Amino acid sequence: MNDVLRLRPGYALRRAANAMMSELARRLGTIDLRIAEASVLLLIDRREDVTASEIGRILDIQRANMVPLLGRLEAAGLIERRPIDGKSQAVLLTESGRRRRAQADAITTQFEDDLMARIDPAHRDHLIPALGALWRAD
Amino acid sequence: MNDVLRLRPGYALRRAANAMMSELARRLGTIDLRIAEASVLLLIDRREDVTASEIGRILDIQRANMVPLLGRLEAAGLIERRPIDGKSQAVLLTESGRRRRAQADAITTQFEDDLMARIDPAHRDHLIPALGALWRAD
DNA sequence: TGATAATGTTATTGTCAATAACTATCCGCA
DNA sequence: TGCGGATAGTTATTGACAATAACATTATCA
Repeated sequence: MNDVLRLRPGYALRRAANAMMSELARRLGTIDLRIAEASVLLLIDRREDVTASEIGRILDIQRANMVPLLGRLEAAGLIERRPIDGKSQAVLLTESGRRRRAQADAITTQFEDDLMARIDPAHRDHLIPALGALWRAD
Repeated sequence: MNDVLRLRPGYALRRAANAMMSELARRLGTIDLRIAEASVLLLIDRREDVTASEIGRILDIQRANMVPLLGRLEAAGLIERRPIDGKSQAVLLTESGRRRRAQADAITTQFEDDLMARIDPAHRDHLIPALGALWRAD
């Protein structure tokens, strides 16, 4: 590979994220979940009365993009919506959603163990702090 | 932010890459380049007779997706194509392409300096090796 | 020479993300 | 209490990057 790009942190970050996403998408595909869907399921476990907007704020997903996402989860019978007031609605897991969430949890946990195992122990513990600084700095 | 996701390396990687890409896209937008376009320009500098397929292999861009990408660069007058034989074509920078490449180089270099500056020095030097292990392990 | 591989292309699809515009509802405060 | 501004949910559209399948043409090499 060309040195012009190999050593650039931005490029390395992009490539690593792409490789990670495509492998994670493959694994989550076995339980019929997209990555964004799985992150919603993982988030709303044991939280009662989380609204769609709130999920979006936490995961940085635009309100507008939550609509089809939650629509798919609801169509798959994984979540239910219950009106809180005239304006907001709670999103909660169905029984089937809880089972699926457990599967997604197992898959992602295993996946991330596999990820970390590929990194030299000398570098391993620095990854999350370094990424955190990039992510939360704006 | 919720601990369920904050500490997951896959999620942190995805979020960091998203934040990075959106800021980089903004900066490259000032010289009318997309990220993928800039990486092509950065790659083909001073390489004569690189074919489209070869660029795609190095950058992991499908042959099919190189077509519109190079088409845009050519329409913008940044590259030229010259037939090597009946089947392959060399991609080379025009004079205007060389100037644009220099701008892109300056922007990305500055950008990545800014990125690295945000990371605690204790973690900084571990980022590229760690990302490299994730990217090149498949 | 003749099968096989490689190149460039068209067309289509998928995933995630961003923006604008709209309706309806809630909430704080004068 | 009523009003204005903020908030929730929605529709529709767009953009960037990536993946797949199919095809015609040309090169390669056994």
